[in-house]
Amino acid sequence: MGATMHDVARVAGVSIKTVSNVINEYPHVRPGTRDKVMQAIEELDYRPNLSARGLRLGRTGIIGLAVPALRENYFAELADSVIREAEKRGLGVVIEQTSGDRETELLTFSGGRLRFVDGLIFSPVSLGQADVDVLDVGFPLVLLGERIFGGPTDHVTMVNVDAARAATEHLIRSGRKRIAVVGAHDGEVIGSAGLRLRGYREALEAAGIPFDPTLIAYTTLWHRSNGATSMRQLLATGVKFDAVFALNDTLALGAMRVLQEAGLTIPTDVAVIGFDDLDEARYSLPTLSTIDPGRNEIATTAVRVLLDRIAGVEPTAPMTEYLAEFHLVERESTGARRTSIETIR
Amino acid sequence: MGATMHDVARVAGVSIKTVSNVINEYPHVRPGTRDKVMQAIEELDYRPNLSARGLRLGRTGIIGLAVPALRENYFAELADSVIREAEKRGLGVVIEQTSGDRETELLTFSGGRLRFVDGLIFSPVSLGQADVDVLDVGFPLVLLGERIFGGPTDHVTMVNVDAARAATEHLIRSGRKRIAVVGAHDGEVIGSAGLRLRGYREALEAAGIPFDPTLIAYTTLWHRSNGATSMRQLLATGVKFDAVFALNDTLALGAMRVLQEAGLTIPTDVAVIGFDDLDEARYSLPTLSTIDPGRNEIATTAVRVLLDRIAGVEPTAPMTEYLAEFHLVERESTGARRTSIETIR
DNA sequence: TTGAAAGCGCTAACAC
DNA sequence: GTGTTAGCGCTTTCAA
Repeated sequence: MGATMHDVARVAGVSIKTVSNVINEYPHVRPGTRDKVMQAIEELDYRPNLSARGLRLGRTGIIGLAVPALRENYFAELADSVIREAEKRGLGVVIEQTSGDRETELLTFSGGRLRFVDGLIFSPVSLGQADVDVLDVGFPLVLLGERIFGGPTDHVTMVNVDAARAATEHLIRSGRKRIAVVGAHDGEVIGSAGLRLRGYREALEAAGIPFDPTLIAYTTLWHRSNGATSMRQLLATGVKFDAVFALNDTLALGAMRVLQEAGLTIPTDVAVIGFDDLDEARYSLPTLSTIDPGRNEIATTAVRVLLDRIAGVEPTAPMTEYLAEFHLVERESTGARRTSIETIR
Repeated sequence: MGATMHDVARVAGVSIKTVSNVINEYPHVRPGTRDKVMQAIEELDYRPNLSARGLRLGRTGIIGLAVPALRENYFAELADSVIREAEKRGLGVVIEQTSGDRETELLTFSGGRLRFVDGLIFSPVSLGQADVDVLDVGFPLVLLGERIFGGPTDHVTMVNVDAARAATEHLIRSGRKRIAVVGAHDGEVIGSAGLRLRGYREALEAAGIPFDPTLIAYTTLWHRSNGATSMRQLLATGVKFDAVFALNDTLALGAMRVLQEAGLTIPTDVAVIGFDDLDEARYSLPTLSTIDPGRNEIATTAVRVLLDRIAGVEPTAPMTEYLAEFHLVERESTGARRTSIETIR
C-alpha cells in the first residue's frame, strides 16, 4: 500500500541509506541531499513502517498500560495523563484492562500481547505483597499503586498514610470528633485501604480521639454502590457520627447520596471527605473535599522512568520508589464557602 | 532477549516451519510433533515477536482509537467497550487523544503513529461535513459520531433525532410543556446538537406545543461547567420552565447542580433528562433519566466492521452506515419512583 | 558524505 | 506431514 524507503530513494535519486539518514536526523547529510529526500517523502506521502523498524531495533515505540478498567474514573484520568506524556515523547500506548481480577493481572505478564510493547506500566489491584516475585519479568516494568512494595521494579506511588492523616486532620480541625470511615478492608495492612486507615488512626491518636471500631465500614470494592451500601449500613446501626472519611471519591459520592436521601445536610450534619480528586468531585452537590494524590505527577514520572529503563541509560541503576506530592483540596463537603462551580481545566 | 522460533525448533528437534505451523494452528501437524513443540515453547518461554509477524503479514494486530479525551466519561466508557471487544478478537488498541481540536483531528490521519495500526476507529468532534474528503485515507477507517454523514468510510452511529424526540416526548407525557434545552449549538444542523435539537422540535410539534426560542441555551462545549453556566443564565432571564432536556448527561449534571443550588426540587419543580447514560447518571441525586445510546453496540459494531475491512472480506462491499438501538432510561429526575441505588454492573 | 548489503524474526510458497 | 528458503522494510556496519 504505502511507499517504502526504496521508493523514496529512487525518486530522490539517492541510496536508501541516505533516506534513512535523513529520517533519523543523522547530522552529516548535505543540505541539498536532505531537501531532495524530504521532497520525495512529501511527494510519495511516505511514512516509515513501524513493524520493520521495530523488528530491526528491537523496540516498537509502544508501551503498555495495564489498569482494571477505563470505566473507573480514576483509571481513565490516569490513562489520559499517561497517554499525554507518552505522546510528548513520541510513544504510543496500548491499554490493557485487567478487570482487577487476579487471574487477568497475572496473565498480563504472560499474555501474547506483551511481546511487542517496549515496557509496561502496571497498576494491580488484586496482586499483593505475596506476589512480589511475579514482577520479576524480562522487560521494563513500572509498578503503580500501593499493593506491593520493595519489589524488583521501579515503583511510583504516593504517601498514602500522610495523605489520609491530612484528610482526617482537616476534619478534626473543623471540630469533628466522630469520624466514620467508608471502604476499609478488614485486616489489610499494605494496600490503599490499609495505609489510608492507618493515616486515619494516626490523626485520631495525635488529636487524642479514641478509635471507635463501630465507625468503620468495610467493603471490598470501591464503587459508588459500595459507598452507598456502606453508608446505609452505618446509618442503620444507629451509631452517631459527624464526619465521613471515604477512602476514595467514588465511595464518597455514593455515601453522600445516601446521607442526603436520609435527610442529612452536608456538611452541617455530616462533613465528607474523599480521596483521588476526580473531575467529578468538583461538580457534585455539594462539591467534594478530597486529596489530590498527584495523579498527573504519577503518570509523567511513570512514563519517564519506564523510558529510561527502556533506553537502558544506567542499566544498573537500582530500582527506585518515587513518591508523588499530594494536596488537600477543601470544598463544600467539609464546609468551604460555596463557590460557583470551578471552571473546567 | 527472548527466544526465537529457531530456538524453539532446535529444542524441539523440528524445523522452524513446523513451529510456525503449530503456533498458527495449521491443522495438519502430527499430535506428537505438536506436543514436542509446545513443550519447547513452554520451556523457553517463547513468545512470537509481533514486529516480525507484522512486517511479514503487513498487519500488526493493533487498531487505533481516536477520541477527544479519556477524561470525558463518555469516551472512557466507549474506549472500555472497544478494548473489551478488540481483546476478544485478539487485537490490541492504541488510544490517541485528539483534544477535540481540529488541527489534532486532522493530524490523526497524517501522524507518524498510524503507519502501524491496521485500522482506525475515529470519533471526531471538530471535523464536520465539509471535511468529508479528508476521510478518504489509505487505510481502513470506521467513523463514529454524527459530525459527518455519507463519507467514504463505514460509519457507526445512532438515530439521534429519534432518540431526542423520545426524550422530549417522555417529558411531555409527564405533563411538562415548558421544556428548556441546554447545550444547543447555534445554527448547527448536522452534529449531535443539531440533530438532537431537531428531535426536540419534532416532539413539540407533534404535541402541538409552540417552540419558544427563549428556552434554548447555547453552549459550545459540553462539560459540566457549561451545563451549570447555561442553567444559571436561563434562571437569570426569568423565563419559566418545568423541564430541561440536556443534550448530554454531563450538561445535565451541571444543570441539576445549579437548579438545586437555586432551591428548586427535581423533578417536582423541574424535570431533567440527559443523553448518553453514563455510569454516573445512576448515582447522582436524583438519579438522572437519560437516553442509552447503545454505546456498547456502537463499540462492538465498530470493531467488527473495522476487522472485516482489514481482513478484506468483500473488499468491494459498499461503505455502510450502522445504527445502534437506543433506549429511554427513566430515573428519578423525571419522576420515576426512588429506588435504592442500582447495583453496579 | 553516501552506497551496498546483511540480517532482525516471521510466514508462506514450494519442495520433498 | 515437514523442511528449505525468500523476502517483508528497516537500520547499520563497512567500504568507497
